[in-house]
Amino acid sequence: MGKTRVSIRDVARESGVSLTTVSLVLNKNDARISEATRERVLDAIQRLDYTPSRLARGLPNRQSKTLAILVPALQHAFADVYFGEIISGIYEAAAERGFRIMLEVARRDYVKRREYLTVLDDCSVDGILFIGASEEHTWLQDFHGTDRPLLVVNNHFTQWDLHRVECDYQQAGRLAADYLTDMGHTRIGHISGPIDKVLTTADLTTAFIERLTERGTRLADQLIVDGKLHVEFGKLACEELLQRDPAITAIFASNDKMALGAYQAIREAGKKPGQDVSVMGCDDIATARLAEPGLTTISMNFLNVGAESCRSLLDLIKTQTGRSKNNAGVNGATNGTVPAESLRVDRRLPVELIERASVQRV
Amino acid sequence: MGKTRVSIRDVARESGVSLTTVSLVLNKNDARISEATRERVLDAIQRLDYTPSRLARGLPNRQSKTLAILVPALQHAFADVYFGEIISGIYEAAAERGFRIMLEVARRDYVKRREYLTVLDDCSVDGILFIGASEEHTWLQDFHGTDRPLLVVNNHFTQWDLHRVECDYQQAGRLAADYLTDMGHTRIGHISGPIDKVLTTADLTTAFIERLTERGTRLADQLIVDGKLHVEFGKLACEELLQRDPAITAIFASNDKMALGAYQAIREAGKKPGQDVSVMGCDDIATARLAEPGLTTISMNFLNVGAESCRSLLDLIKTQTGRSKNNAGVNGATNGTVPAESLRVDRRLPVELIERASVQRV
DNA sequence: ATGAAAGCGCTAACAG
DNA sequence: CTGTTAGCGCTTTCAT
Repeated sequence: MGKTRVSIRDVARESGVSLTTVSLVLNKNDARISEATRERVLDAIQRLDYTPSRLARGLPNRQSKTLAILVPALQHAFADVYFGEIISGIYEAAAERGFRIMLEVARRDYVKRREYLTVLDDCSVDGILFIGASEEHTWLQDFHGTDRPLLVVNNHFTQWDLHRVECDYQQAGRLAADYLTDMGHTRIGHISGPIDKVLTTADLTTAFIERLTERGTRLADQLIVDGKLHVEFGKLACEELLQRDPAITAIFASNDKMALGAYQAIREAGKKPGQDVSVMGCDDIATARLAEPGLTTISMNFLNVGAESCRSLLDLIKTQTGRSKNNAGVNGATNGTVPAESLRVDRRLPVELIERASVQRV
Repeated sequence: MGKTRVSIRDVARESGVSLTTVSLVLNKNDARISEATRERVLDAIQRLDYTPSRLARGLPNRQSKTLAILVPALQHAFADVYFGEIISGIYEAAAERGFRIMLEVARRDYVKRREYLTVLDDCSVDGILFIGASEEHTWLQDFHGTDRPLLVVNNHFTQWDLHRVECDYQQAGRLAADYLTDMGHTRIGHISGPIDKVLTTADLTTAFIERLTERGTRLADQLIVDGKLHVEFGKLACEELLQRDPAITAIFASNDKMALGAYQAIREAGKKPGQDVSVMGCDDIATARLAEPGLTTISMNFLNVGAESCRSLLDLIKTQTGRSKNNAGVNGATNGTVPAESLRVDRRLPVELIERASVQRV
């Protein structure tokens, strides 16, 4: 038992150089290190099987090389395909840059204690990615106008502008309207999300209706029902729709889960989804392809959304730490506000129509 | 910009005591701190809005107060209900004890680089919880016989004995056999999991068959089909079963997903699940309750499995760090093996029959 | 009951 | 190109 773990000091001794040198090659700031020394150090590292401590490494510049993924305290949050896919994307992009991922759930007392600030302050993480945000999360105002590195993934707000990366839901709405119109549908029902709470969903619905109007189809208010983004409620919503207008030929659901719920409702009404009633979804989750008939939908590429969100946040963090370094000595006093150079991340990612078998030409 | 973040030093000054004292009250080692001082310190902390750095805190004793959840690189791993539920349970138990959770995916090169050791060595995490293990993960032998804190959640191995916590799959098998028998079924089909790869699933199947035999029902080999734990394959397996013996009155699937797949197959065969053919599942995932008819199943309480796994690992870590401290000065040389006191965690958690509407009395 | 001092393992000025 | 040195913020003996 050689106790005391091998440290940078041992490597220095083993390779006959100083701590600094080892540290330098470790950090790839090797602009100045001679190739020979570099190799010698690398060799020693190998021989000693040395692993630099993340803790010690982070301490001097106060960064943990870790990001937090924050999700609301929904039941089974982690069991959700949507979250799952985004998380996978985040994980990948983070790993690419040597960052680790930490999980945090915004439970009631997590929010009350403002733990989302603590994790930042205690150097547990260098930034936060918030998935599943909605208008209800008013505590997010703690990030409004600050330079705290939080980025909202696939959502945005009316009141505060926070860093964000999201799918282009407006384009998605247009794509759906165009496609349905092109396929000859004019009698259409729409299963929306909770448009007052989730703004992306509002974008989708609005754009869908507008484009439909432009193309000469008016969507009656009563033919828009909230399906709460869930299968079960999607089914309910579809039943409602079918009852209000038994003659609709197509239904556009704001996500695939609700579209699949619609399948069920249509079947139970004794009709065939994708034949008697066309169905179009949005998201392109894995089951959309496996469903019978294959669900025509709009791919949001959530994996990519996660990855791009992560990259943006990482960039943000990098520029911020860079900036604060320069400022440190410069500003003496009255600089309490956010620096002018602080830019907001605000990206919209392209979406894509995926044509399968659930929409018939009429 | 008050730059330099408030540190323990500031708190000490503000409250007129020494660093040591502040540290002591922080760590609740306050056996010796007078109530008066304690309050004064706590007050200062409040006033200064002080948050101790996790990095600095961990450095001296090399612990991060963080656990890793490791999952295999399945597609959509994080989008899986099973994982999701366990993760939620882990999160809760970890939070209870002030631990954070880190996510790690065992991709090909993660394994090749033995990153699972690195995260431990570089003090990123104090322990690892591995979910979704199977016999194929041969690299787990790196943990066999060591005192590295890794615990296998809801799985075990033939070759290595690692710390583990799992549901009592044998009891589950017996419960299912008893129930089906009690309901009068003797012509039974079984959709198993990949029994050669996932041992828990083997336990389940074996116990099911044995108990069935004890109760006088022999399950023909040809009436056992592997459904790979997936909906789609479960459906396929059920079709197979229905073809091999159209007269079976009940089917027991090793998980709910496959049971739900069986529902589909039964329907497509023009029969009614839960009526013409009884179906029983295992796991009690959320959709089991929502299905039509409600699926009779065995609750494994995965949330609890996650939580208990986490607690066991945490205990393990605690006793280990405690022990290593004592040993540090004691053993001089020849002690290369695991200390005799090192106990294996090996727990089996109870399961429960959930009776709903999918099994008819015959 | 409290304080002084010595690290933990690394980074980053600043020298040379 | 490389070494010296001074921390980063906290824990932990060992004194008092």
